[in-house]
Amino acid sequence: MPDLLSTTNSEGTLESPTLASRTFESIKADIINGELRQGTKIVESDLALKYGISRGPLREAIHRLEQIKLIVRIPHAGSRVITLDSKMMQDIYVARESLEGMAARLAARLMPQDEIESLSALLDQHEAAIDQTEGKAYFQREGDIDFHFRIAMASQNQWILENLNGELYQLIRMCRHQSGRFPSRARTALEQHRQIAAAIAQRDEELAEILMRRHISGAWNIVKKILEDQDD
Amino acid sequence: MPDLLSTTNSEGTLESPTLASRTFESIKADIINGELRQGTKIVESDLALKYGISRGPLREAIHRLEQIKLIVRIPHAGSRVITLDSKMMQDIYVARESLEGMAARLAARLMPQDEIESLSALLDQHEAAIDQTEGKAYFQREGDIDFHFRIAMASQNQWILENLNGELYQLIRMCRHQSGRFPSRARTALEQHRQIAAAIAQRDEELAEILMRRHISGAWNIVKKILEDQDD
DNA sequence: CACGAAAGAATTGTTGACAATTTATGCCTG
DNA sequence: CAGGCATAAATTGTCAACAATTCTTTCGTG
Repeated sequence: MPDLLSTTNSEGTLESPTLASRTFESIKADIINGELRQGTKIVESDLALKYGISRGPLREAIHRLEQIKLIVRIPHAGSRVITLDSKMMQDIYVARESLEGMAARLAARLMPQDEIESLSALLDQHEAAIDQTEGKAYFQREGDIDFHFRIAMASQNQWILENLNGELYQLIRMCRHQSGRFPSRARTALEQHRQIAAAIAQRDEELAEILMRRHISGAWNIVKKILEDQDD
Repeated sequence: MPDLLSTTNSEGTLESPTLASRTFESIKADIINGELRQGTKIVESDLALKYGISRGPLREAIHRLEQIKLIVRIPHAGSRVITLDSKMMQDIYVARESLEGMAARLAARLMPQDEIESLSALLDQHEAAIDQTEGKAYFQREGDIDFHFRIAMASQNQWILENLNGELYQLIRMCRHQSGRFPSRARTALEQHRQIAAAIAQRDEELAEILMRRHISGAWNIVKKILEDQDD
């Protein structure tokens, strides 16, 4: 999953051109992988010290994190790491269902032939990976995101692409990462991915959208159950 | 169209609690109504002087404007007011079609009975307003947004609501405001609004979504034609 | 005359200090 | 002893100066 705004310095390491954006990435990672736990109070001076920078760029990073909804901020009162609840995740999955459904429709209309073939090849890779790692959930997840990212790209709709990548996928990653183990849905997911890819290859916009929506709606039903079980 | 984040001071005037957010609102308005024209270079020190504040809060305002895509910023190089082109507007209308279609579906499922009646009353008002003002486009537009806002509210989906209000509607407002006169589509729009409201009242999710998508897709076709004519 | 390099100007990024606001503490009063 | 008010501490918001980067202009050279 290529990052859309980043530069590469001479050593080949990824590096943003500004302190604020580097810090933004750091904190984002810390939140998603749970190092900064949900509901944690964000104290600017503390974090500035921790990351070894001044409060100025840190504030910018916080504002950007607020925009992608990883942080909630109340004027004069401070900010906290978001706490994911079932309602919020539902809202996110529903929005994603809508946008990715449209993305699949557009992909069926616009995706170049060679990219369609490349997409099919990607799914072959995934199948091989599933056979080998059998249960190693991490790669499955990244593979899943990879597939959805390609569809979003193929839609050629900048707004949809940015919102899926910038906001929705991040929150879903965070939810997955912090909700313990998921049942291995890899095989059924792969099957559905294949059907979607087939619909795109046949330029069947209607079917591509319907299948994508079902796929995501199905994923939500699984996640929902897990979240409900957790509350007990 | 109630503003979602604002406080009211003792004099009853609307006022944000922080300099940055007030400035954000000011600049946003200036961009949308064209006082700050498309492509204008934003120079922080100049604007800070103009608004009588320091560069700190101004920078925060700029960052927020960048997030809602009213400003484009390049690190170390500066920022400009966005320039709307046909492709971008298409992306926005397509995204809106997707999200508002879903919102209409959810509204058909979730909207309380009394709000449905209130929605119908709103449309009566609009009809009366159209008869009276006959061509005064401004009120039609605000009425239009009013209707769509209520649907978005009724969806009870926070993510969809925030993105429609915070970003998409703003850009559409800006496009409308700066693309000269539009042909009066008020009557056909009202008719379509009525059909959507009826579908919601009958709890027909499928129909509500389809009608909303057609409605927005139709609006885009009009706007598209106008934008194309402008380029000549 | 065109092209490129180097110095200067303009602009953004960053810092630390100060002001305003909120939250916490403790005292007083009923 | 409970509740509320005043004071103190902590935290966020704002400011102005400094550093780093980019854009512009000018000069030299082919």
